[in-house]
Amino acid sequence: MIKDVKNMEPLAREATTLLKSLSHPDRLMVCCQLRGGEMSVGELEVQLEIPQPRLSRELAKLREEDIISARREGKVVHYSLVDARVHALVDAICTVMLGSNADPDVRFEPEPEGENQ
Amino acid sequence: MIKDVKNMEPLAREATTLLKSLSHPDRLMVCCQLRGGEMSVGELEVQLEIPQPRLSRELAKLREEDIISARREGKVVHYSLVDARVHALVDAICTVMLGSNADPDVRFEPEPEGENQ
DNA sequence: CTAACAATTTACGCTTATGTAAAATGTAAA
DNA sequence: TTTACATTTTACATAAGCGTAAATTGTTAG
Repeated sequence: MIKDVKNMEPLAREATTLLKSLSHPDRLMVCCQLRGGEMSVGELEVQLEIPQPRLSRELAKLREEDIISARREGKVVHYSLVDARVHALVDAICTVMLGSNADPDVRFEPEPEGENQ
Repeated sequence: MIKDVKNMEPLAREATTLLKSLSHPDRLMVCCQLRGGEMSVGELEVQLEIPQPRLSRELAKLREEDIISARREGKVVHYSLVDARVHALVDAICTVMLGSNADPDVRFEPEPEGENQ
């Protein structure tokens, strides 16, 4: 336990580094989706309607900050949240900010192509 | 409840606007402190060791985003968190990111000058 | 190898964020 | 009014973030 606030600064610095990574609509929505489990870039692209190059760049940022991790399977790359701490933070943000709108259990209207789950 | 993720975007945009405001060590620490109740600029300056002009500018940003509100009393300006939603979000962030280090009940070592509470 | 698809990277321009330092404003007391 | 104190604003330079579009890499199938 820190009694002296001065020691909070490095923690705050670390915390805000992570927060910044989540402070972009694309990135927040991606993380929000990934709470429900692994998803491919293509799935994210379709569901979130984010142009692929932009999505890919945001995914790269999330990767660099160790928020998500990638798993390649053939041509498809699957992403998932990296750890419980990130999961908890994203959960908290989604709960407070998006309400039940962003429930991780909600599986969205399957596209006719059927690349869901 | 939103079934279609597309409708999540405006909410995410709103959420990340707020998140961005908290994504700075100075600002996060300020909000963290304010969970315990109103504080003056001077108190924040002493406890957080942030140079006053910078602190004041960050306070201004938090004000503009309606995260904190100011109350003037003589020469002193007191700040406090604006609403429950913000309080909940800051709480969540502090809990997940800073652990019990940032407990709002922790009152810090009083300075000899005694400007505490 | 070539074609097609999935995903990433680069490049450009523009806007915003941030640290530092100096100047200005508001308030109270002498 | 003058002085002192609390706080805010301005100015400047540098760095980072972001949208867009084009080019590139990696993978599988023919």
